[in-house]
Amino acid sequence: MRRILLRRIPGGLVEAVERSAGEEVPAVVARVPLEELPDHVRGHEGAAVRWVWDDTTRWYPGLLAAGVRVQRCTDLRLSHAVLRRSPAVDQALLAGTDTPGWDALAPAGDADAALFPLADPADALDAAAEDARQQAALAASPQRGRLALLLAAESSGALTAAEMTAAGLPWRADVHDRLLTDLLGPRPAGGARPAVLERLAGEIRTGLAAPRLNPDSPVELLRALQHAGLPVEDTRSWTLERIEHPAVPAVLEYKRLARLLAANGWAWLDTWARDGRFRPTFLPGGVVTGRWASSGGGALSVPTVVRPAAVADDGWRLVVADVAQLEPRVLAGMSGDTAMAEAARAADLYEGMVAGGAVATRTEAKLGILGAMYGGTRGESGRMLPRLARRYPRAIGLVEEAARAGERGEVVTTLLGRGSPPPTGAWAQRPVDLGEAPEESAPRADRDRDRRAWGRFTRNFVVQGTGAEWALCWLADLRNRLWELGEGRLEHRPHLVFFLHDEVLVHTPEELAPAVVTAVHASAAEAGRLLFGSFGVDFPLDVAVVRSWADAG
DNA sequence: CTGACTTGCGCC
DNA sequence: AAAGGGCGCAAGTCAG
Repeated sequence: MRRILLRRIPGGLVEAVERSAGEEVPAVVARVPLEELPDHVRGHEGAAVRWVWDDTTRWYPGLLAAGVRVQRCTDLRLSHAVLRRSPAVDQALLAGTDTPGWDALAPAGDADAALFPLADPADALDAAAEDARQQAALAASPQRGRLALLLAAESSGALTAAEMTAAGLPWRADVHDRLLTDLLGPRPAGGARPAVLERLAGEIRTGLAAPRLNPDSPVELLRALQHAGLPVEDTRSWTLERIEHPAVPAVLEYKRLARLLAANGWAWLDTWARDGRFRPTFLPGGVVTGRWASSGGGALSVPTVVRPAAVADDGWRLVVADVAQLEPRVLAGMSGDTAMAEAARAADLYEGMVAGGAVATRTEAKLGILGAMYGGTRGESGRMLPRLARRYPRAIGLVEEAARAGERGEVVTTLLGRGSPPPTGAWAQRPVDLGEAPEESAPRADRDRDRRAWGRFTRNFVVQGTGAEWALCWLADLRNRLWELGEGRLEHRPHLVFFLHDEVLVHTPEELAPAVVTAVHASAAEAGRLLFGSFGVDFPLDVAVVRSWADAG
């Protein structure tokens, strides 16, 4: 496999650098003007090549806009972040004069590009030197196999993220508008309150005897509720749901619709649904656990009520696939818990736990497992824990040990070796005090609470992070398979358009939908093999071929 | 007035 | 005895 490193050099040029076998120093193999880069890259894509660059967000959108798709890359920014946090990496091998620059390097946003086109901090960094350090650090790591897989998956995710933004999720503004009008009334002029909200506001004012109440103000609303004699300390929906009062249903309905208007109303449509596509920015590695973050339009929390507006183009379909109970299955695999893996053979893991005799009901199974993964021990989920621990000792033991490690201030890692951030709280700054004067008991209680909170974070980190790794492998393999299903430009073939932690949306010509369904399943199986080898854990998918996202599931 | 913080809620 | 993970976003709130 050729590894060709691209770097920007003064004069609007791009230099391609490659190290031949047996040579220490890489040689410049090409020097082209930026505008000729797409043709240059396209010319090499027929053969096996991995492009190495500082940051996918700085290279790939331009290539995609020119109609060039690449098979593989190494994203030095993302790889750097992983290696810097890995306990299995000798940090001395990563140290260089511009290491702080790599630490601080942020993905390029549109705003940055527009405002400071000439002052990109990435241009002060030596990508070839960083690549050499990363390769050396990786080669010397006892975990190089797993880390190499993680870096490849992370880099592939960076490509996928850019491709999904370029393609966009098909979005029908007319469908969305009709949906808003049905729920809220016609779009009002200016920033006025839609008719349905205005009517509900009136009902609330009457019901609470507060004629000038603005229901959008939590402070005013809380005062009005308390003045009406209701025993509430906040205005959250789940608080109000438990209150018997004639005005409460109107308040809840108002909050539900006001939320829709504010988050995914007409303003959202104007801003985010341009040219029939929703194009958020996906940020691989944007969450400490390795999950993706996003920016723009609240992409990772598109409410189900507006999903009817995500509609495939004419003659096309959406293939919507999600994994049932990803994280418990990942936990079974990473802990090597054969009993839990047995339960995971059921399409519904929780039913599998019931069948295995661990618990009596599906509800108990779900509560217990979620509690074990999140650190919830209150009520039902806490009562389930001892039974789960007896039945699934390795799985429960793994998350318990992650929690204890976090409480000790230690770093924990995912299966592929992503390290948790070191704790920063005051409690972690010195060893646990063995004895303290009584007057210091309050700060000590604070420290213990913070310590437990960090334990819950590390407990969840190992599972959420490994789940993110499974999903990355799934996505990467699926991306490869989809490319093989069609011809021509990326957006003329079946292609990924959305990714939501454990769910993918593929936009595909109708006649290729069955092949996409096959590919989605095959990739899930491959992801399981990549992470867990011969230790069999099933990752069953719910897959739907639909016109609209809302028709899935 | 702006900017930082809080509240509340959508998703996994 | 108590102990619920990770995000993004908009509007309200409040200090400077």
